[in-house]
Amino acid sequence: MVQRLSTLFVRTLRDNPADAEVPSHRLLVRAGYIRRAAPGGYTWLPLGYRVFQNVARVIREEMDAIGAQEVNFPAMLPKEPYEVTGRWTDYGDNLFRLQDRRKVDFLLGPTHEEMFTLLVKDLYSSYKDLPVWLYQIQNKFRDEARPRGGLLRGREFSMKDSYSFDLDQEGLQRSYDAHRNAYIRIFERLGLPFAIVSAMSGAMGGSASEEFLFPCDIGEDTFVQCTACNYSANTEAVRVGVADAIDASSVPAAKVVDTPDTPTIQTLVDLFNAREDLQLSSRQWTAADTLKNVVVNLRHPDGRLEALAIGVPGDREVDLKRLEAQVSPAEVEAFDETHFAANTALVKGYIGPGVLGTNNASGIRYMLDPRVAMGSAWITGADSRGKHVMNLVNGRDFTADGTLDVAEIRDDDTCPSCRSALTIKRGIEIGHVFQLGPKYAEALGLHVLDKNGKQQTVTMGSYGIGVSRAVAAIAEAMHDDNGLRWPLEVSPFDVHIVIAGKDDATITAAAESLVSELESAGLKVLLDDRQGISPGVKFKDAELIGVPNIVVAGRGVASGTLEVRDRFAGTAVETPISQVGPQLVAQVRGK
RNA sequence: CGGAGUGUGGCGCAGCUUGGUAGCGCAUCUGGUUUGGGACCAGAGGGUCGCAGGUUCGAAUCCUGUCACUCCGACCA
Repeated sequence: MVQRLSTLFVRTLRDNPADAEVPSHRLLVRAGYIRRAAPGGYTWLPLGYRVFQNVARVIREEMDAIGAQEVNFPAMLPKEPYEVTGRWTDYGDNLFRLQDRRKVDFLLGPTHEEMFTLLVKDLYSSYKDLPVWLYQIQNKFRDEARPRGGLLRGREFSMKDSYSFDLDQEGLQRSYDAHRNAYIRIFERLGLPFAIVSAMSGAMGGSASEEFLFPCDIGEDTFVQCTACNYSANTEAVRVGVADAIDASSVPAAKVVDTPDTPTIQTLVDLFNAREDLQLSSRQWTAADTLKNVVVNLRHPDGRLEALAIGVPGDREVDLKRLEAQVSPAEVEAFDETHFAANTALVKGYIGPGVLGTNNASGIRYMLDPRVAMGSAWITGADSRGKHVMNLVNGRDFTADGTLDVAEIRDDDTCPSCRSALTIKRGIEIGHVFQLGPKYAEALGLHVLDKNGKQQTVTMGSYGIGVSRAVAAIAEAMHDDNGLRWPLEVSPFDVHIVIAGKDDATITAAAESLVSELESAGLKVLLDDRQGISPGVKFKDAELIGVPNIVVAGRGVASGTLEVRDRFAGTAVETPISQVGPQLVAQVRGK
């Protein structure tokens, strides 16, 4: 097919829109792919919608290839199934809710586990029917506190969500692997670099879960990769190994030290380094020699409030995201002045293991960072104003209630798998695969009869790809200073032909002739046939729009050539007119 | 939800301090010249200045409230 730029519904912008910060957002608006229609909601213009459809097509082809079947649910859903699973309340403010004229509650689907579960329950009741894999490509609604980055985080966005239904864990593992492999093929075809990282299952419930992240500085997810082995995980999911026990037989007895005016770890360390009787002979004291005890409140789902103390090396902070992921479904709240006042064993600023622990004065559960080895000696609070204690040995002088791995992860931390160094990166989540297990099937009563005629609860997986987000991610990954650049697989057109130079019948004829040739070969062609537009404008627009193959029909026509440009390679080659068509057809078909 | 900033034709901005009825660039339309890297000349259309209230003879401008957007943080399969 051919689309003429003179009639294409588009207007490219010379200036960046003021409200767009990230490159993909700026370029998609400037090049006329999308327009903002509502906070967190975007309209697809013809160019953008073609890319969107191409991404969706790739996803469909790969989902169909593994035997998944496409269905489509309404976006407006009844409240009841979500009440049964608890997500009507668990989703909180992020759920768009509405009522009909009779004041009956509905919601706009944020994800469809409940509906798919009920659909399978509706139709199937035998183990012979399993496994079954269903998917849809549909708009999802989430009332995000802060939509951002255009298509990257919207409140209405397109997602491919699929769900697997199996009789047992082995089946679920096969379904999970099939989806995981399909996702690898999908992102490879889309040309998106990705990392597969271990993840927390979070509000979705279930056990195993991995995220597909497109590594990118503007990404909102932080993950670690091992520099040596293939370990890779979301920072929330990183598990540090418990440190090996240390021989503490040479550590002197614990000693309480007067440490006035040491409100911070740094001032405490400075004091130890300044006092001759406390100095170390071989090195300086550092924050890593101190044990910092952080107290927080946990709000349990039943409303109960529980104080929790966490001991971490003084050179590390407690990472709230990691903490919340570990204590979920409980939520973390501040332990403020009133709570300190209520527990007289706690001396703010000087809290130490002496009072922490369920069997000690404060009665507060005390968890240690796994880096705090058995037998290691620490400087820490002495539970008395202006006093710290040194040479306090874990296991000899104090005992914690257990370990809790919630300290911040840093560059060069040790890989839990091979003990090499980790690096920290940021990424955009473009896919997520979950083993949900029986959670939803149990809640909604999805059972099938097994070989023995006994009822079995079905076990489920759920698998998502953000379709609109993938469009933005590709733009983010591929663009250059001049504009967008689309891989052929998703490009709105295969070839962008520019008629340049003076209006000239032979130039126009050469361009039109190439259009016919490419069109009859089945290629999708964009022809810049606009009159009275200077060549510079057309070149800029072509680069902005980002079709990978650009052909310029201009001054070379007189000598029998067209200029063939490669948007990715940045090359421009004068090519004999008769060769241009066959060359492009071969290139596009060989994609 | 906390902090900061911004709302003026389709897009980017000026005007606001010191109140007098809206301007520039891009885009659009007409005519002409131009045509290989965001052309030029002449002319034209398009905005009751986010919204509501107030002060004033008079408000884009001052006051109050409110809404929206952007950024940072919190939150978020």
